[in-house]
Formats: sequence, structure tokens, C-alpha cells
Amino acid sequence: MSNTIKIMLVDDHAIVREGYRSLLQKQDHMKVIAEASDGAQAYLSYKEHKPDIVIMDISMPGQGGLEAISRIKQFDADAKIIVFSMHQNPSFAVQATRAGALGYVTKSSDPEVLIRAIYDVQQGKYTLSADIAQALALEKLGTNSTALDQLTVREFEILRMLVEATPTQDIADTLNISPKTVANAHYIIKKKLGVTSDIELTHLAIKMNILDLLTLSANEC
Amino acid sequence: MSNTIKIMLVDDHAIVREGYRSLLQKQDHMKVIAEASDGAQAYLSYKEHKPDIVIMDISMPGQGGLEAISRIKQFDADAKIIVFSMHQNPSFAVQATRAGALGYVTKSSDPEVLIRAIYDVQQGKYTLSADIAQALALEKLGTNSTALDQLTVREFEILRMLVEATPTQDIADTLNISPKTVANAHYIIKKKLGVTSDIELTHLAIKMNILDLLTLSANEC
DNA sequence: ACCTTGTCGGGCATATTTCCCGACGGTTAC
DNA sequence: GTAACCGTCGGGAAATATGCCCGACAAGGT
Repeated sequence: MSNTIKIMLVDDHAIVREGYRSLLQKQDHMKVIAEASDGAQAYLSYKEHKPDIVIMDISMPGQGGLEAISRIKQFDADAKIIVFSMHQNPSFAVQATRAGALGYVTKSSDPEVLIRAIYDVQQGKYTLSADIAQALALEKLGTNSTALDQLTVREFEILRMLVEATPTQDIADTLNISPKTVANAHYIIKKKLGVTSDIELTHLAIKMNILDLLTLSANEC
Repeated sequence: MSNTIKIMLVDDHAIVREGYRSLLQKQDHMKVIAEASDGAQAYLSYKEHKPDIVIMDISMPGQGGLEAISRIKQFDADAKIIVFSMHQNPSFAVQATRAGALGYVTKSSDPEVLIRAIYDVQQGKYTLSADIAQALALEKLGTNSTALDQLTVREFEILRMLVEATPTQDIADTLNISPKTVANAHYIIKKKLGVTSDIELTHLAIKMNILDLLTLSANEC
């Protein structure tokens, strides 16, 4: 069929890919033609299969989703990428958009929302799931001025790794840049966010839900 | 069929439930008889359907999974619950087990691992996915469970102020000691706790409940 | 008395942070 | 086109912090 949408799935959890596949199978005009479980794989697979739509998780180990989006867009500026993330924090949507994503849907959304987003993005329309759209609107109105949006995509990515206590050398390795650049970014991030110590930085990351408390806390709240 | 395992799914992400269902459908001896998207629903649904096995995510909004496990075990001490979580942190496995779970499998695992776990737990065997088993073993070797006891009173006092992002000079002033002594203590603390960065130190403080999360988190817990 | 442990801080080599700079590619504006 | 801008990348150099050493002193313990 000529109007079948070719889809690539990128998610590090096999069970979630299973879910996508099962869901998309029920749609007449969609076909999953490729899968990947991390950013690097996603890039290679994109070049090979040229899918119409990429559905991508952004919180993956190693090469994160944002980096993968940038790489793919660099290879094909017309790439249509939907980010499907567990993060309700609108800053993630902002960063994903900057990196080149055309849609952002939370995993809490009903499956139909993802389907709808695929059709929308296929036609070049930008799509946000309702919860994120609302949060973004509130942020714009309120003084919830999240300083996070002042960060560039690269800085945000580095911040995420930093607050997870990733060594500078490891960050440099995963992003293929010099440790010196990471150190410079570290400094710029602290400056932009108005903190002077790494401990303050970590506090801020927790407040802004960049650092998932659940991954840290051994006790229930 | 008498040997069909009746399963209940609990996960807040519809797409993940879709994935479980698709996966379990392929198994002859398993049948999904109920679903729930949060802890409270899970408890009610358990009482109604009495499944043989519960597969439960523990990071859910509102009443989390650990609470649900406790409630279910209280109602039925023989309940067989497998936790299927994205968290690789072994502390989660410890907590889940304390709450009454019989198995812990990470979402990064291959689907077969979950299937295997279902059969194992059905027979009353406790099951861990390989990655968690290894992490737990390493933790046991590391003896960081009593790490805090290695700190002297003074060091502990300084640690508490440090992780609240108190400037070194302020700590020195408050304790009437030299900033240099604070810096030295800071170093000794990191050494005793086996961390190399302040970010790691903050993570540890959160895990050990030295840092009050409630004063930090902008969200309800 | 003697040894241990905690507290306090100086010294000093090394590492990191901080802030500067220029280079380069991509966009946008005109 | 080209000028202006932004994001990314990293070098350089001074200021600062860290890592690890040391000795001093007091309080118990044996």
C-alpha cells in the first residue's frame, strides 16, 4: 500500500517495543519496519531503513535520545520524530523540540493519543500530548519560569548526566567531546542556573524533576 | 484449563500493559484476567479477581506499588507478586521484597526473563533478574550499609550541613572552626563514604535520609 | 603513664573551577 | 551575498579547591 506509514521504534525496554508493535499492528496504515534499543543503533537503523516516522524514548542509557534526534536530523532534515517519554516535565518537551522532534507524547497518555500524533506528524504538524501542552501553558503564564529553558540542548544533556553523578570523562566519552568542553559546560550550566556548588545543582535538579527521586530513594515517601 | 496461570497487570502506562498482554498472549498457560493503572485500583481488583500472579510496576503516580503490595499481602498472605520495574537500583528490589514481592525483574530484561519469573514465582520460588542479583551482591561486598556509622559526630554534623548546600564559610562560622577544617572534614567524609564527587555525596545523603526530600521537592510525595 | 580516638588546622602538590578567548558551522536578517 | 548571531567546541591561565600529608591537643580507656 502506498499510504502505509513506515515506522521505526526506539526504546530501551523490550516490553515497551512489544507494546508499540501490538498497538500499531491494529492500524491499517502503519507498519513497524525497524527497531532500536539505544541512540547509536537508532541512527544507523534510520540511515538503513528510512522510516516515515520515528517513535523515540529519550531516557535511554548511553547515547541518549536527544543526541540521537540531533544526529538523525543532521542526516535527514525532513526526519519526522515523535518523542514518547515518561517525563511529564515540560522542559523535556522544550529540549526535544529544539533537538528537532516534531511531537512529544507522554507514556501516561492513552494509546490513541500516540496514534493521533503519528498521523499529525506524518502531515508535518507539530503535536503535543494534552498534559504537556497544559503544563507548558501554565509555565508560560505563571512565574514558574524554569531557568532550564535557558540551557541549550547540549547543556541540558550534560546536566542530566552530571546530576546522575556520571564522571566527566564518561560524559565526554559518550558525547565524543573533550573533557574540557564538559567542564566548561558544567561551569556554564551552574552560571545559568545561578548556583555555585554541585550540591546546589543537584538540589535544583531534584526540584525540577530532572533527577528522578525514585532512582535515588530507597524508601517510599 | 486447570494449569492456566491467571495474571493481573498493574502499570500506569497503557503502552506497557499493551506490551505485557501481547507478550503473555503467546504463552499457552497464561491468561491476563485483570488490569489496573494504579495501586488503589490494583488492590480492589485483586480482591475481585484473585489472580495467581500479579505483575506490578512500582513507580506509579499517587499510591505507589510498594504500598499496593503491602495492602494485597495483608489481604492475602499467599499473593504472588512480581515487580517489573525500570529501576536498576538494587535498593528497590530490597524494598519490594520487604513489602512482600516474590520476584523483581527490570524492564531492561529480555521478555523471556519475565516469562521465566512467572513460572518460578508460580511455584513459590523467589526470582531476581540477573542485573539486579549482581548489583545486590556487589552492594553486600561493599559494606556501605553501615557507612554512616564510620563517621564521627563532628563529621556527621558537617555532612548534614554540606548536603543542605551550606557554604563552607557558613559551616565554619556556625561551628566556630576554620574553613580549612571543614574542607578537611569534607574530604574525609567523601573518603569514608566512598564517593568522589559532591553530586554522589548528595545522592547518598538522600538514600540515607540525611537530606530531607520534602524540603527540596516541589512536588507532593 | 600510655595508647587510642576525636577534633582541629597548617602545608603543599595537584586538580578543578572559573572566566577569558578564538574557531567553526548553521541560521537568520537584510 | 554577507553581516550578524548562536551553538558547539576546546585552549590558556589565574584563582581556588581537593587530596593527602603532618603535628598539636584534649578526653577516655586500660
